[in-house]
Formats: sequence, structure tokens, C-alpha cells
Amino acid sequence: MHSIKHVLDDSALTNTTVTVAGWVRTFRNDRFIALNDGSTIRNLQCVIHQEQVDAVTRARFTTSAAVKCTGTIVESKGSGQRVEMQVTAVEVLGDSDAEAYPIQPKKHSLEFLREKAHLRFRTNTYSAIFRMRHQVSFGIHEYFDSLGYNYFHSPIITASDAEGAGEMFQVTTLPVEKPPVISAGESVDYSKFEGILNEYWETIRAFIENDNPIQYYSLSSFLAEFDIPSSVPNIHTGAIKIHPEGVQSIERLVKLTPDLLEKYHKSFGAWKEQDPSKNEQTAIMRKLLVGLYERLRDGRLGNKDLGYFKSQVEGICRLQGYQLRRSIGTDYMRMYSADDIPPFALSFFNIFEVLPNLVDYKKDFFGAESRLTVSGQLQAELAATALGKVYTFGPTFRAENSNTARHLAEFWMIEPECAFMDLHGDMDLAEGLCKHLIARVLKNSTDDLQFLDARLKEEEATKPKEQRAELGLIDRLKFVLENPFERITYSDAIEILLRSKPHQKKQFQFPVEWGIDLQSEHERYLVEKHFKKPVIVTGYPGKIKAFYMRTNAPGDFGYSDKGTTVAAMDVLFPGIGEIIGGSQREERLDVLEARMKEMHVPADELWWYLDTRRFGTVPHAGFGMGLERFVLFVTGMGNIRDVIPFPRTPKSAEF
RNA sequence: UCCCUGGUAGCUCAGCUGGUUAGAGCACAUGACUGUUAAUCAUGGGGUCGCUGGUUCAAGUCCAGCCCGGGGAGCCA
Repeated sequence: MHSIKHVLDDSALTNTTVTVAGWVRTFRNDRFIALNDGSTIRNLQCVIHQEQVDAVTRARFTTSAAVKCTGTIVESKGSGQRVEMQVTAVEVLGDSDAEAYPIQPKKHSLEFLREKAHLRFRTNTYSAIFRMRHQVSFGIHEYFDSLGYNYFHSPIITASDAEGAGEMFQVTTLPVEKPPVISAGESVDYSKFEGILNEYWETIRAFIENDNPIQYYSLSSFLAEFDIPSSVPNIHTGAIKIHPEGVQSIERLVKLTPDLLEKYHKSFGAWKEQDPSKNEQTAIMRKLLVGLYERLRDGRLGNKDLGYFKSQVEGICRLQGYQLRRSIGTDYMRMYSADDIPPFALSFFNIFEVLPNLVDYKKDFFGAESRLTVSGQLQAELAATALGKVYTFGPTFRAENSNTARHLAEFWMIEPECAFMDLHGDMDLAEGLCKHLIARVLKNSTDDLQFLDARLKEEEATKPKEQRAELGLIDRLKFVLENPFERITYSDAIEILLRSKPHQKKQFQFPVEWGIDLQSEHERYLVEKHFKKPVIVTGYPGKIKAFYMRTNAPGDFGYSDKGTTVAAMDVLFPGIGEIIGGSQREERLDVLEARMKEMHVPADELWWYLDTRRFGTVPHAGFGMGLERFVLFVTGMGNIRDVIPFPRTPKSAEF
């Protein structure tokens, strides 16, 4: 048996008899089978003669039927292909009911094919993507192996919750309904939270007093419904100043304890039904409080954001033997949504639900709370400080409720880690990897790239002129391969953004100033408008980056006198955004410990990680690259769900 | 999770401001043709108009809630 790729490419096979097998793409004119076996995107045209194959058999050459053909390879009489097979023997291996088979020989939408993920490999687009995914995967091993890196398998299950890369999936064999618990008492002593509660309230108060942008009226009458008296606030148009006593009323809302919360929640529905005019007041309160909540969540209220409050509350819980069961990090777990019960949504006790007991994880399978990994980096560092150069390449899991074209709950990540390497070496390694993979794909996936390039051009043609990409897929890959990546510091990036047209015309949704996290609109401007090529940004403010990144001092690369920066680097690609995130790691024990304390990372859980700094610590660096994001780039696809065989996303794990 | 947008035949979509029997192309079936290239031509079958409730003499069309998809945002790779 020959592969169709071999038959089409090897001219020595002309005028010989071969056997091929594959799936029918189309059967034209009762004579021509376009056969594809997945070895290449091209089909072999198998010519059937009516006198040799009866009508009943011919009727079985339906789309996607599995067929085995034996015949002579000859120069094609038609113009669409170089050679074709004059079939002498044909066998249908597996029938395919044309009426029931969902994929037809025509263009389907990607959304439709995603719902048929089990069969979409039989289409040109997806077979091309997955052949290229193989080329990229294999190229990764090839690249690191050629540089002397050891392939290292980091664990998929981890008992450490301190890796700081998003929400994690829990792994447990305990019963979900009634897990064993260690009780800390009958109920939660809320006075233990007094300090953090006041801080929470102060943050909100400052916002309401200083820059509440939402217009409202009759706050007092609304609050009166809940036995929370207030006097009539001052009302202006535009920026509203709330009367001090109105502010105090909101303070009472913030400090509603769980029992009162429950009571008010129950009366709320009836209250709304009795007097429909109250709905309007609810809408106004909703606007105010939902806006406030969103700003708090996004860290737009100054120094204190929800992340800060969460870590504080977690600390108190750990100290008291309580369990923080729900928090704002996982919105869907809130007791009452901001939409339904606006005044309650802001209650501290609504956002942080505390239970007076702890699940007894000593009785769990691993004897400790365990989760699916979000990163193999910490373990890779352990190996790198012994083997010198290692890389991990495996699945990672994020339980974020992310619903975008570039996020998955399960994805594959490459994480190299190298001892005695600084940030410059890290950047060189990252750029080298990207270019190696692009070169490999250009060399080994020519047919598939040509198909995807044409597919993309067709798609672009339907877009308005100003939205079309300047370069086609293949040209884009060649451009990235042939030009050095732009390397700039975070401070430079901010300068460029401040001088940019969109900033001066106030077209950015998020304001630009030193200290902010770059929003995707900012990244996109830098990469797609300003530099028009991949950009590596280094030296981010320490405040917005992970605890293990090395703190910069004067003279260090990426240092800024505007605030503390760390030796981080993000590689930004056009259309995809952050494709690689890496850093030089903090190798100084005292600096690392101080930073962990500042960022509320529990040092005791990570004693094993800190041991690398205790015993023979060395400068080292590494990065993480999302495989699917890279495949997205080289295939020119737009949605990450189309470049992984079976995508896992919130509310979706079929197949 | 938030904002925007969509859900009509197996697929892609049309259906204007509510008004008779909801259409087209492809696919499928039957027949014709036989060197085609998503073959072509003729004929035919195929619809709980996402779900639930409401407004109306009348709802695919208007309203509310829910479910699912797409785009954008946040989280990040």
C-alpha cells in the first residue's frame, strides 16, 4: 500500500501498479473518485471505468466512504493534476450514508465544523491544521534538543496552590456533597474581619466621594426600604457628590452580615412586585453598584483591588481555621448576582463567603488539597538548577471562565528553563524558537500553507478594504522569519503609546500611564500599527507581574526610576497578542522572600522551591509559550478552538 | 463573568414597517449525459422559523425570561 503523498510526488511510480486507500472526497461524473488518505492535502484522482465497476458499486462511492483502489499510475488526461490512477480493482472498505454524513464537499463554516469535531479532520482545512500542528510540535523538540536541552516531564497534578497563574481545577476523590470537615466552631466570628472590612469600605467610600460618575437620585428612599436610614443626598448633574449620610448608608450595605443578607434577599422579590416604581430605583442603584463593582474587580480604584482583598481574607481564614468558599475571583460562584440584587452584590459578606470549617484534605487521595497544574515552571526551575537546560512540553489547565478566541481550559505549553542565562539570553532563545518553527513549517508544510493562504485570501476579500491584512499568510511568515523582533522596554512602550494618535484622540478605552498593565488594545497598537512586527516588551512594573521574576536595580536592563520593575519579557505577535511570557528568575533568597511576603504568596508551601535559592543559587531564566497560540499564527486561523483537536472551554467538553 | 450580535430546510442564507400556502443555492432521491475538477441538465421530497411565556383578530416578524453560537473585554499562554 502506498501513501497518496508518495504516489503524487514520486515520478518513478508512473506506469507502475500501486494500491492506495483513503476516503472519498467527491465522486464526479460517475467516473472520477477524488481520494484522500490524509498523507497530504492533495487528492489522488482514481479513474473508474463503467464496464469494470457495476452501477451498484459505483453508487457506494459517496462522500467519506472508505475505498481501496489498485491501478496503474499514468499521466493525467485532464488538466487538474499531474498523474492519476487508472483503476483495475476497487473495494469499498466502509460505506458512508450520504444522506446522514454531515460534511459535504463544499465550504462549511468553522462554527458548524466545531460542532462536528469528531469528523472535521476529514476536511481540507483541519487536516492541514493538524499536519502543521505536528510539524510545530516536532520542531519544538528538534530545536531544544539541538541546543542541548533535556525534555522534562513536570507533574500534571500538584498540591501547591501558589503558582499564581489563574484559577485551578481541583482534583479530589472526596464526595462533593458531604466532604469530611474539621470544624472551627458553630459559626464564623465576623469580628475577626473588622480590619479588612473597614479597608474595603474605605476604598469604596473614597470612590463614591471623589469620582462617582453615575447619576442617581432618591438613594435615601431606596435604602429606607431596608431599614437603613439616610438623609437626602445632594444631587448635581454630571459628577455626583453624595451626601455624607448617604455614604454612611452604603457603608451599612457593605457591612451587611450573612443573616441579614439572607433576610433582605427574601423580602426583595415581594418588595419589587408590590411597587413596580421601585424597579426604576433598582436600576439606578444597579448602575451605581455594578459600575463600582467592575472598577474594583478591574483594579481601577487605586491601590486596592479585589485581588488584594481576596488575599487578605484568605490570610485571615487560614489563621482562624475558616474556609473561604466563594470569592470574587470566580464570579459565577457569587451568592447573589450584581444584576438581581444590586445592593447586596456589594456586601463584603456576599463577595467573600466564609464557612466555619475546613474540608479535611488529610482524608483526600493525596492527603492534601490537590489541583491540575497551571504551569510546570517551578518544577522546571528545580531541574534546570541541576541539569542546566530543560524544557517541559505538556498539557496545562486553567479554570478561568474565559470565553475568547485565544483561551482554552486545557492547552499545551512549552516551558524552557536555563541556568546561567539572563534576560537577553531568554529573548534570544524565544525569538530563535519562533523562527525555527516558522522555517520548519515553511519547508515541510508547503501544500498545507498554500491551501490555508488561499483560504485566508478568500476570507479577507469579504472584509472591507481597511480591515484587510497587508500580507498573505506565507508572506507574513517569511516576513517574521527574515526580520528581527523589535525589543523595547515597558517604559518605552508607554512613551510610544502616550505619543500615539489613538491616545491623543482619546480613542483608547483604557487610559495610558506608567504603571498600568498593557491592555490588549495597547498591545495591538504597538504590534499591528506602530512596529508592524513581533515585539518583545521587557521591564514591566513589579506590581503587575508574578513573584518569581527578578527585581531590577539601577543599571539592570529594563530598570526605570518611575517605579520598581522586574526582568519580565512578553513576546507579542500580530493578531494573537501575548504568545510568550517569560522572565529572568529572582535568584536572591532575601529579595525573593521579601517579594513573596509582599504579594501574599505562602512561603511555607513553597519551601522546596526556595531551597534552590538556599543551596547554590544561580541566575537563570525561562519562558512559557502557548502551543495553540503559535499554531494559530502559522495557520492564520482566528479561533484557538480550531487548532486543538478537541477544545475544552467553559460549558464545553464534548468528544 | 460583562458588553455587542445572531439562532429560519442536512448546510449557507433571504424573509421590508406584524397579514393568505415561509423562499433560494448547495446537499439528498429519480432520470439524462459521460474526461470531470465543488461536473452539468431536468424532476421531486424535505421546516414544532432556538425554547418557554406574553401582547394581538393575526407573530418567523413585537415584548420578557432562559438556552446555544459568534465578535469584543477581563484573566493569561
